[in-house]
Amino acid sequence: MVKRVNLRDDECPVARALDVIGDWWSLLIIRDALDGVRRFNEFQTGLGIAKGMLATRLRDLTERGILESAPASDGSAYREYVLTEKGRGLFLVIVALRQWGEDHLFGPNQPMSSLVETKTGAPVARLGLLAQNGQRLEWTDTKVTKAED
Amino acid sequence: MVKRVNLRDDECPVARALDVIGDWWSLLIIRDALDGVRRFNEFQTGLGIAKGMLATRLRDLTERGILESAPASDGSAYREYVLTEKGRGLFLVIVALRQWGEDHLFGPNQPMSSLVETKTGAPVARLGLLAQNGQRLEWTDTKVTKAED
DNA sequence: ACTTTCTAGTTCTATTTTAGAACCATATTG
DNA sequence: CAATATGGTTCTAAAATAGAACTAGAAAGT
Repeated sequence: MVKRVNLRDDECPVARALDVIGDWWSLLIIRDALDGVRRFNEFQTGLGIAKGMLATRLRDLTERGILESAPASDGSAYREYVLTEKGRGLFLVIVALRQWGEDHLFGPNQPMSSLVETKTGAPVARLGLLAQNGQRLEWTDTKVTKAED
Repeated sequence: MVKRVNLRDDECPVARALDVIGDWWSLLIIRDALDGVRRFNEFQTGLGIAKGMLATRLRDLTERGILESAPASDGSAYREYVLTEKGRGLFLVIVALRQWGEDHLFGPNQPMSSLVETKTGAPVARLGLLAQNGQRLEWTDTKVTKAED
């Protein structure tokens, strides 16, 4: 007993998602991977994470199909960690976290990094939830329905 | 030392966000709060979380301005936990996690709960990132720029 | 060729967090 | 006013985390 709780078989997709990437470091690793980080050392020094932690995180994320190991792009004998399609799918999760952080976690004169369109350098638009007909939805306009398979 | 790493002053909004809600339970509590859960017991039995964990999580989330304590809506002497504006701002983070989970974490015949428009019962649209001009952006079209104060 | 340094880890220990059970005070119900 | 529900706190064992020390193979310098 006292095993860490397991949400892998929960019927809620949010719970399953958190089971996979719901810890301190995983999303930061994925954030950096989306920014082009690929090598062990690059992750380690960039994040300031302990090497042991990083090693187990990279292994777990690889096992879960978020990252995959590839030969180094510079021709050396080392390997690299690159996002899979599944891993790249987390882009919008990172963007949502980023926009929330920008809105609520910075003081007036605190510098923050920001997400821009590569081509123009212009900041991206805010995320918004739409109905199928294109109308904007607030959280009060939605509800979760139980599975009824 | 060996204190849990602190990202509160990182210049990246993603890091700061994870500092606040980047653990197993917080986002699940917020998910349930968005679904209308308000009482200690309701959270506890719904999540299957240990009472001690829940108590510290509710306290931390309250201290960080995500939840606030309010008199019970049924007139009893108990208190309730309700989301603040800041807490409700996490709605899109939950939606992004949900859509990713739906896409990548379910087998063909596994039932899942889903997010629908309350009025019509129709499923919501997929989130997408847009440029200021309304054009759709993929992750390859964006980059993060360092703060330059 | 051989020594040095870099890379990518593994192992070890101390501290912290988590899970769960047991306990407890106050509020509500019968 | 006794029983039960609510909302916790406290305790212990197990697991996760942080950081330092160590290691093996690759690359670079001389």
